[in-house]
Amino acid sequence: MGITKSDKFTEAQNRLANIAKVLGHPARIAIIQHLFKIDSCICGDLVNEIGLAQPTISQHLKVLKSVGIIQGSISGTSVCYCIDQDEWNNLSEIIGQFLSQKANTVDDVCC
Amino acid sequence: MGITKSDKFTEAQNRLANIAKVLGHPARIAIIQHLFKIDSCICGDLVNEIGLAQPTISQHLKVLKSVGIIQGSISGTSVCYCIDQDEWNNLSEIIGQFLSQKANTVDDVCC
DNA sequence: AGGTTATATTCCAATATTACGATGAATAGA
DNA sequence: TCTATTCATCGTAATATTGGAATATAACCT
Repeated sequence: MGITKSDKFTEAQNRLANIAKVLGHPARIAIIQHLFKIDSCICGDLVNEIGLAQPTISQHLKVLKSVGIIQGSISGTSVCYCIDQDEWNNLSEIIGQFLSQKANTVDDVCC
Repeated sequence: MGITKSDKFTEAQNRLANIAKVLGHPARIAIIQHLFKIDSCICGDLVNEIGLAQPTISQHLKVLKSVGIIQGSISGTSVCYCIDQDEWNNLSEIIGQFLSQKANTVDDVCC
């Protein structure tokens, strides 16, 4: 595996795929849901909440940060994570537009 | 890597992540977009349309079929693929609901 | 400074994914 | 039947992802 031939696709296609890829892990879904649930931001409670080791959570947080979904702010020894609502709306728009596609099927030709 | 600890997450979380994962490759995004664009179904024109080898496309189609996004029907020596609009609406609903989450932030506590 | 706590990084094993050549199965047409 | 066409599957190389142990880093407190 491995090499995705990104150069064969458009910027938009790569971007969309990348966002989807980041969402493509249950731990990251769980982290996002938890951050939404707790209005206050969270730190390493996530490690307790989700049943994975601290380095693993840290890595998932990094991935989420890489597409801008979450933000972290340091407060003392702990880091407070939360959803970046603006960025979330942004991504939501991109994905939503993709999802709202409809077949302009006059008649189904075969399926 | 490798083992995703699916048992640590809910059914819904795993399902959502799985859908996202399937969408997490530009080739599959491109395939979906092309199938939407051409109202009539498509066969191995996809191989020409997208610049990847036939086995590779075939593999991506299989992944897309695995979550029910597309259907294929045989006509002669060629196979006709198209979006399963019902299933698409279904997935769209699931993802859309996830995306529409809002922070119930009264005040931002830290970020 | 020394100790504690919280988080990030590094490293590695296990596994998954991507891409494609080679091969196989099915069908249409000569 | 023979051949060409179309697609799926197998096998394999290259690469990516996950998970966690070990370790580093940073901030706080005494």
